[in-house]
Amino acid sequence: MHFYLTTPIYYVNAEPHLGHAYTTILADAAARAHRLRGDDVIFLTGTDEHGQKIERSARKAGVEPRAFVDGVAAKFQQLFAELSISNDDFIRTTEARHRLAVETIWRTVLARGDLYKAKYEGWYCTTDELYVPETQLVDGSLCPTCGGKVEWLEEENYKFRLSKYQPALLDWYRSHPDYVVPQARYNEVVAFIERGLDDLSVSRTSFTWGIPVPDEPGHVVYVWFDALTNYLTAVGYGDPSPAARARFAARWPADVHLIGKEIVRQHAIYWPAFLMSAGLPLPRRIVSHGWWTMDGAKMSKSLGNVVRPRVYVEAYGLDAFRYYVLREMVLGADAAFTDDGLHARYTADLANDLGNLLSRATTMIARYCEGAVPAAVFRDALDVQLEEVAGAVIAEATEAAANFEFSRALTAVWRLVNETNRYLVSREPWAAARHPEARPRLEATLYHAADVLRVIAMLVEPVMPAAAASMRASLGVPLTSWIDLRPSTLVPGTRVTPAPPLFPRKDSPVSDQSPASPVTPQIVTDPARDQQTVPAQPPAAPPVPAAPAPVESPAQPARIGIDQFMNVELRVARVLAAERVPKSKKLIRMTIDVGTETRTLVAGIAEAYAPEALVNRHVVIVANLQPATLMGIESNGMVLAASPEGGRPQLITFDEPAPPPGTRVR
RNA sequence: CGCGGGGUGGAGCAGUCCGGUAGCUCGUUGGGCUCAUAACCCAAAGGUCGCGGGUUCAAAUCCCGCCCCCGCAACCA
Repeated sequence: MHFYLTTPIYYVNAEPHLGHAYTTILADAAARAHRLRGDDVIFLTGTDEHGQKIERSARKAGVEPRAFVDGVAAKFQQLFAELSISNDDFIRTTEARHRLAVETIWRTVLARGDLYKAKYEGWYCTTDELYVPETQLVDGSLCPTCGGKVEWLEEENYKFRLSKYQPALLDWYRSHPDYVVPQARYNEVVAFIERGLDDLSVSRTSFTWGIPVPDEPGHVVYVWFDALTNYLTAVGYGDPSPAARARFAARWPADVHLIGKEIVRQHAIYWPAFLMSAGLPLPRRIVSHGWWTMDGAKMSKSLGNVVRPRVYVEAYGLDAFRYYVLREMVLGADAAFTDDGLHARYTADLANDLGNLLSRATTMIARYCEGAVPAAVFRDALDVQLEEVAGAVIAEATEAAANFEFSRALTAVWRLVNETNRYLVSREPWAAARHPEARPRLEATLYHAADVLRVIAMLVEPVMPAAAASMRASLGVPLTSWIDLRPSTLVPGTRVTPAPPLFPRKDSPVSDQSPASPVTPQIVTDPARDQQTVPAQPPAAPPVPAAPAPVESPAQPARIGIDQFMNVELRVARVLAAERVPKSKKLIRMTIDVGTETRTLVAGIAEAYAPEALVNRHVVIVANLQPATLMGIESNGMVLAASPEGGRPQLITFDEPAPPPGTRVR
């Protein structure tokens, strides 16, 4: 069976982090599982490289967009190599083959009458590359999604008749209740369609870093229309050669688009509509996973809590990292990534349960059976039970793995690990070894222990390929398919070698924030650094050793002249009234007396001061600051406070009696 | 009424769609074993499944209402 699986293509404006790593590892494990089931798998991942944001980042970094995206794409490829990702193709939207595909689908959709030109004006968020309806603006000028400033843009672009496909999409969803998993996401999609769909703007004239609209100078294809098409490109769409046409016919539609829950709408609504318009079959299923949280916060680079996979891979090994993320996150739900959690899973599941089981079993076979798997002649209820558990676990784990439910799959496998440890204790082969008459029992016990370990090695193969290989090496068995994976098929006489600890115990948890791995967030998020990286590698490149992040010395702070300082007008002010700004976490609105006048000002000190405690206090303010609007309130000035990193601000205070309001501070 | 997630033994979670003896991991206590990475195995203690109402023979699960926590968003001028 064909199985065509995709990850999202990753936007190259950011350093790859845990989120990218997770999605790709999940897809990789599923791809490996399907290969073991005998499927003919195409596993696609890649990078999304167009758009105004990238154009701007490149400019900011002082390089051409092309060089910029080459650098970041290479980082993704390097990370995936380090994570043993077995993708069959790595697509970049800046490749010629993709341009061809986008042009082809564009022309097809145009011929279908689903594209029309319209003058468009409105507030545009360059961060999200979206027009924001006026009603959704925050404070009149900020994007509700990212908080960035929006700009007023007028342009004539092409729009796609998304509204036309509303009925067809609804029909599709009603007849495909399992189309989007988990269910909650499916419900969201249907609700969104029912609310009504607006036509979608699909070209831009405000920038040039994109695929040109065919026969329409000045227009480039809008980022989602461009990006989503990658799933077609990779299987030959747009390539007129007979071979490519045949390939496309055989490979499309995709079996699964694996995505994160933040891009469900694009994949579950826009994309099917584009495909319907182009007369192409829809992908078979959309699987959406949840988010990793760190201390309860969604991981994001702006919060500085991005987990760098590399730190953990180096500390625990790649297999343990893959095991942890796949075991910990229930498909579709959010999960917390914690140092303690990873360490606990490593110690309990990998070192104690599995690794130790392999050690004890192989050691006994070496010691009591001269390193050859004995035959199982003796047989009682315990053997039957172990076989039954093994059979049930094989069924559940292989099915769950094929459905991306690795948490469930691994839970099942560990049922078998635990069952085997129990089996050994019940059978006490070490005691049997002291009694020649118990020999048949001992042999049967060690046979089954080795046999079940073989099964376990096969079942963890998609998740932990290296550990599985090392288990097989120790047990002397080859890699086989899942199709005929059955208990008690190990051949007696197979040579077994005592295994060194598969997962050596570690003393204490490793942290991404630990001193051993200095973190300089500015550097990580600085796009300028992204272009000074290794050249792009071909997709199938062998793993590259991790390169330590270069550490830049902090720039010497420039000194300023006294004149410059005097430009800042610091004055004493007395607080007349203070109150919390409703719905805000940090803001206090206060009325202050600055000597010559009273004014309103907003200060971000609510976490440290109660409004009542501020009244009549004397504070230092910057008096000549431009007004700013915060949560809809105009603030005239800024209260000075010491602001420790991560701590609570502390106001500057005066000796009693405090100087009168209006006094200049310098 | 901004959007979203959640409240299940000490901790972290599954189970909730498709009602039917409340489960897993870790931790705690006691015991067993000595093959094994001081690992493994057994047993015990520990839960009003956030609260209130409703439906039902039966509710963690379905319906209604409420409370609380967290994230996103807004914010440190």
